[in-house]
Amino acid sequence: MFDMDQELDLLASLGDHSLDAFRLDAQQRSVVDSTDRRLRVLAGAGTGKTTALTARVAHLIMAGTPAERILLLTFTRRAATEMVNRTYLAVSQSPGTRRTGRIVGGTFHSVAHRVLRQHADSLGFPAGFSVIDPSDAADLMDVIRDGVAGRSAAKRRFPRKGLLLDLYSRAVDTQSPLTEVLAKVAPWAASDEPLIGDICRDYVARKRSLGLLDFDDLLLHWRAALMHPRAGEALRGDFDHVLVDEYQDVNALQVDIIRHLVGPAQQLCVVGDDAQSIYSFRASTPRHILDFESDFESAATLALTNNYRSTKPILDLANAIGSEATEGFSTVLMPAAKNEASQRTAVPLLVRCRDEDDQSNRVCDAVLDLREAGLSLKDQAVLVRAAHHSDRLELELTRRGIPFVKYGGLRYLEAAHVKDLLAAFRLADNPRDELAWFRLLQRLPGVGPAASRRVLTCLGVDREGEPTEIFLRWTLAREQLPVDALDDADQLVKSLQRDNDEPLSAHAARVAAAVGALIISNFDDAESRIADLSALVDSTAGVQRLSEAAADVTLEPPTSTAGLAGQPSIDEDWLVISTMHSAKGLEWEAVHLIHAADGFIPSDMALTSDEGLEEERRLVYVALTRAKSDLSIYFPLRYHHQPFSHRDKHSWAQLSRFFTGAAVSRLREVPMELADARSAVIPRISTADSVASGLNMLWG
DNA sequence: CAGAGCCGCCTTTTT
DNA sequence: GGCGGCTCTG
Repeated sequence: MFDMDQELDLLASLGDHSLDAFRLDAQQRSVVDSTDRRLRVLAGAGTGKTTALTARVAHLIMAGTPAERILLLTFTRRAATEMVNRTYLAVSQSPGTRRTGRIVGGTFHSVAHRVLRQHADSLGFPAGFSVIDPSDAADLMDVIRDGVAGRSAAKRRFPRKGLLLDLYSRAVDTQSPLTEVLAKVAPWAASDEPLIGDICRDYVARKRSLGLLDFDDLLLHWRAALMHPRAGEALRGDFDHVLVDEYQDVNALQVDIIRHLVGPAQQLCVVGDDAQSIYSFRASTPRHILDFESDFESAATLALTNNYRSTKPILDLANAIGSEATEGFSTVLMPAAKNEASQRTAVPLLVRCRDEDDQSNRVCDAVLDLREAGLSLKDQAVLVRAAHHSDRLELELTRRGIPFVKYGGLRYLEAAHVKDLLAAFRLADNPRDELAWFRLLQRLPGVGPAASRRVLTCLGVDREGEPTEIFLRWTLAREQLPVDALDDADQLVKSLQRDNDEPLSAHAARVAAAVGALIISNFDDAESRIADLSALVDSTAGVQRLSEAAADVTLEPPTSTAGLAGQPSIDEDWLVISTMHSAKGLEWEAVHLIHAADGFIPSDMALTSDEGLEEERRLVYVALTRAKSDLSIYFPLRYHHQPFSHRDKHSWAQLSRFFTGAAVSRLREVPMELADARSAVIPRISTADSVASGLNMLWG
């Protein structure tokens, strides 16, 4: 979620931004003006979808709709913030518009979370419920798997926790029976369906008795509230307008929520592009945007077709790759007449590289060359299929002192110390949270899974009665711990209980101090980790409960991590490295797409099905259409099997299958540089032995 | 001999 | 960071 008032003050001083400032074309204007009660906008890449949606919201407010009666559902917090800011910019510049409340905006999950917190009492929730992330959910699955399938699972191939969670989640998100999901995702396990069904049932029951909600639960409970005759009426009554961005990435459950969110009194407007549907692993499918008119009665459709972003050669390449898709890609991207960028006609490059190191060098060279030519680092991005694909490049960027910021990858929430503090925040509000206990107890010296389990049994986390009684049982439970662990353990448990009249921020700091003590004894690099903890403590400003702060971070972790070349400060310039997924909705003057080798793009993990391959194609399409004027595709010819060692085992790569003859003919090939002054080709060798033997002479 | 802890292996995308 | 397999320890 975000705070609009702050932004408003910040932005109010900037230039003329009435609706005219959006400079809408005729198609965009009709999106703004449409009074259709169910409206679908099909908007190709770079056609000003965000502009049109933002202008529509601004228009609604200027026409008298109170801002707080508008719900804007987006795919990321970043997108929501950007649109809300732009809306307010326009509205605040419009004379005579009464300042009203705040637009309600965010992701499906964060809005659901907000609704559930607000109405926890009425909906029968414990007020301090825990929101668990998929890795916690998988751990819970693992416990249940042991309980239900136990010995029989050990003897044969039985789905592991990750797959079990995937099966469960997919059934929920697609609203289809387990049998179907199983047949599609893991046919080899079909005969175990009864057992897997039991595990799913147990999983649901266990979450309930422990006061845990997973990501799917947030949506399920929001929908259940909406489907209730009276509660639903009340919740719908909060809004006059519902707008949904990136509609190609919704799943069946989300469509269902929207269906129950809009009654006769609400207007609905969805925007998206089926050619950019790239989240099928989260159970989305382009079918929902394609079927909008049959899902919603008397729906109308508008299209945005003028591309304002990219030059013609870039669009030609994207169109060439899209045209070979087995379905979809019905619209061909055309540069808009008034597109200034289209005056430039630099042809996209295909840069053949010897190997990964050569690729890193060439990207750095190109980035710096473009910078000399007038593009700042911020005008450029390096896109990768998987977050770790930029590892080698990051080293070279650091070596050359080029600052960068990385988008995508889940590293922040995977960091042990972050998880530890979030677990403690959850526990402070919800002592039933067995997963949080289990995690924190094992940070204690000499304590592993077995001792933790004994403590949990004594605590009786799922016993009937008041949750706070669990803390009363601590004096008994602590007996299960080794003596060395008792001090830290007592300290932790004491910190979890909030003192009378203690301000929330003080409590948060106390919890962080107790967790910090555990971090210091568990990690060498405790210093930087402790710094993260105080940042998390700061994030409790403005919430009512620690579990709420933990949930906010879990649902909306920081989108970027600063690079090794130093924390770029706000006025500095930096290069963006992003996964192709996280690049959706963004644009840069120059885009460098690296690792365009088959197996990387498309990812060989995606090749188990035809749909998987087609989604990879859409992903490439998304990546290419991010570029405004300069686009380079890098293809390393040779991959070393152990890139961080000196060994020379390698294999030869093939150019990504998406770059077929037709596509390559749209590219200017940059030949491999066999040798030059900067990077002469020498065989990969180990100099360690000769150095060592040379030095040995010195020791006599 | 149960259980903690360590070493070496691998790692798609994210609400 | 997680996992399987191994070793060390009480």
